[in-house]
Amino acid sequence: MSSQSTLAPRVHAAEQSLGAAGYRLTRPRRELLRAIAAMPDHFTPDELIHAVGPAVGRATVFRTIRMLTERDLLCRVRLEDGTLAYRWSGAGHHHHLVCVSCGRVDDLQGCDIDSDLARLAAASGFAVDGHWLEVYGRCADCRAREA
Amino acid sequence: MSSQSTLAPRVHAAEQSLGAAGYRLTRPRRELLRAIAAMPDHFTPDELIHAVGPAVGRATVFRTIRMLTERDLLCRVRLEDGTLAYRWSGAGHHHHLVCVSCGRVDDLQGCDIDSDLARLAAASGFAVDGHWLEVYGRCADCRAREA
DNA sequence: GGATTTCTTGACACTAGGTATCACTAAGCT
DNA sequence: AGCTTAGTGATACCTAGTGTCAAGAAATCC
Repeated sequence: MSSQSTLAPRVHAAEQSLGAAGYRLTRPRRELLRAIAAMPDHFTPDELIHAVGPAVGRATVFRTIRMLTERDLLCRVRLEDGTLAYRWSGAGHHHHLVCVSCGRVDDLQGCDIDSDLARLAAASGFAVDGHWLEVYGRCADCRAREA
Repeated sequence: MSSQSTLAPRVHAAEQSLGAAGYRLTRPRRELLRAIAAMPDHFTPDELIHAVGPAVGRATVFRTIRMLTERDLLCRVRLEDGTLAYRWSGAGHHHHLVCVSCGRVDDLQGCDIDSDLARLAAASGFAVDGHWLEVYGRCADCRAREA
């Protein structure tokens, strides 16, 4: 009777993925996946806690976020003020464009700075393992609105 | 009688800078600058609190770190585990190379990704304001030691 | 279908990192 | 030396997140 998979193909896919990996599909996990799917784009743990309400304990929300992040179903976004938010993760390594005006987040497509970084780091004798990059700016809508 | 400016030209410069900007040179601020200068390279607020001991209150340590960061005398380093550390800041915008093995931090010289970012972001309609980049890897010493 | 096993949960206490309040202190000016 | 105001420290508080553990519920086995 509920909205099944009408609004949430990602929820279904995530449940499949977790089930296949040996995780139990518990009521709190299902509710959290639904709540995440209903979030605007990215969310903080606190927002998710309020979204699911008292039906799911606080610790479980954090545990589930961590688990989903480790399984690459979610990715972290570091907002400009330093707080951590989460959003559905498409693929592997990628970066984010964060609009400082409306908060919207887009994936940054086509970034390939690894080779540049490796070259620059070599000047200091470093071998690069990884990097963390977030880009802040203003999205097309906000620029149009403010112009 | 104390070690005056023998070990700490940066301390002296920082005191000048603060004084010129209208900040009072209080005992806690002097002690904190000395303690920071005696830190290995980068430090967490907690390490600094312990370094100065009970002579300076916890709130004052955080306030002073924030003030020095706003004045660009310190810069933030986001370590791989997400914790924030601080170190003397040389110039304006720059990035860090963090050794994941020994924790050492170097400034990344010559990074100029702004134009690349601006071009990539434009594909999503974003105008880039700024970015945050930290690079993780292993320094020459650690690689030599582990080889 | 029912018992079993093991994963998961929720409540709670706790930690780390940082901020707000506010009476009191002391820097710097004159 | 006295005044004014910035700065301090104690304390309480806050956010974000983790560790513990008894109780509950998936999935499996029979």
